Amino acid sequence: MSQVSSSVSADRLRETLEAHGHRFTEQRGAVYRFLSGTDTHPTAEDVFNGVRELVPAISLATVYKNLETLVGCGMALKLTYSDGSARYDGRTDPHHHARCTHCGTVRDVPGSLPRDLVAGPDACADFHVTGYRLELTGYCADCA
Amino acid sequence: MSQVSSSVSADRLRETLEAHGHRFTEQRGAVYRFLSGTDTHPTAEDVFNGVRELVPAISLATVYKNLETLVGCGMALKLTYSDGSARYDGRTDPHHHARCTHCGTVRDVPGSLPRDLVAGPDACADFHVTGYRLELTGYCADCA
DNA sequence: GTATCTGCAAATTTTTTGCCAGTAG
DNA sequence: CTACTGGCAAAAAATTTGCAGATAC
Repeated sequence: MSQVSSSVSADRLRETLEAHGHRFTEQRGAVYRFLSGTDTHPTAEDVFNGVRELVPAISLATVYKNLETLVGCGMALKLTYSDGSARYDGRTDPHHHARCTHCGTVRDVPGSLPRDLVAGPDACADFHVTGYRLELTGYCADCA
Repeated sequence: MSQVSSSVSADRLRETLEAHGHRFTEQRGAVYRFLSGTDTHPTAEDVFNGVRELVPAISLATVYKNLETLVGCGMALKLTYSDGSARYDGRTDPHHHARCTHCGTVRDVPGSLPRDLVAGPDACADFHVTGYRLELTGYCADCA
């Protein structure tokens, strides 16, 4: 079952890559697999360290290149937090992020905003909204 | 000088700085004045270039140090976008950001989310929400 | 066969730090 | 005075790039 679902993901990845003129490679598959298997919003370096367990010979530059490729295909999101380093998110279903201002952890929160609210006519007359990112700040259960 | 309105800000800045154990300096005042007088969400380098017109001898390192000081006092926000560089925002009233995925510019969008939506009971039972940040993505008028 | 990709190392970019002189309080 | 700051230059961290060989298709 984990093979079934991961081969499904791999197929979808391959299709999407090819639709964008890219090729499927072992390194790309591993980066994607690592990303979609975590909800910890890793930095590029985190991804590098995680993927090295799957593909020991991969290089950091390749990880950067592949993360950029995945983002370009819509298979991953690039987030950035105030600690100065970019973070990546392999989830593509609608969800928000809740960041604890005390301990700094970020967890996923399911849900999506009503469409009319995001694309509201009042504020954005000359801006064509295609997506959004909502980050809640506050205190997590441990720090409350 | 033209400081009736800006001296009000400067006084508030001084108070806040002192409440946090910092001192008021010409450079700090200039960084704050520049930040609160723009809505372009400048990078540290942008702030540096802008502030140099007020204080030609200021150094980039000082700008970085002072931006960090202001953020620590709650007088500015540090935002980060997908282009990899941190940006700063001197506005503290509720507003959202609309980022054009093509040209990268970020503009302010007035408005705030309904309270019950942000603090919605369904998703965040164990998370105490104190604030949020909403970033719309899409195409600006020029890039549509 | 050929265009794309990888890995390496070097280059860039962005941000931080150490140090000494200067200044606010 | 005394601690906090500013400016400089060097360091550290993060990310990108050039290139030659390897690989997908």
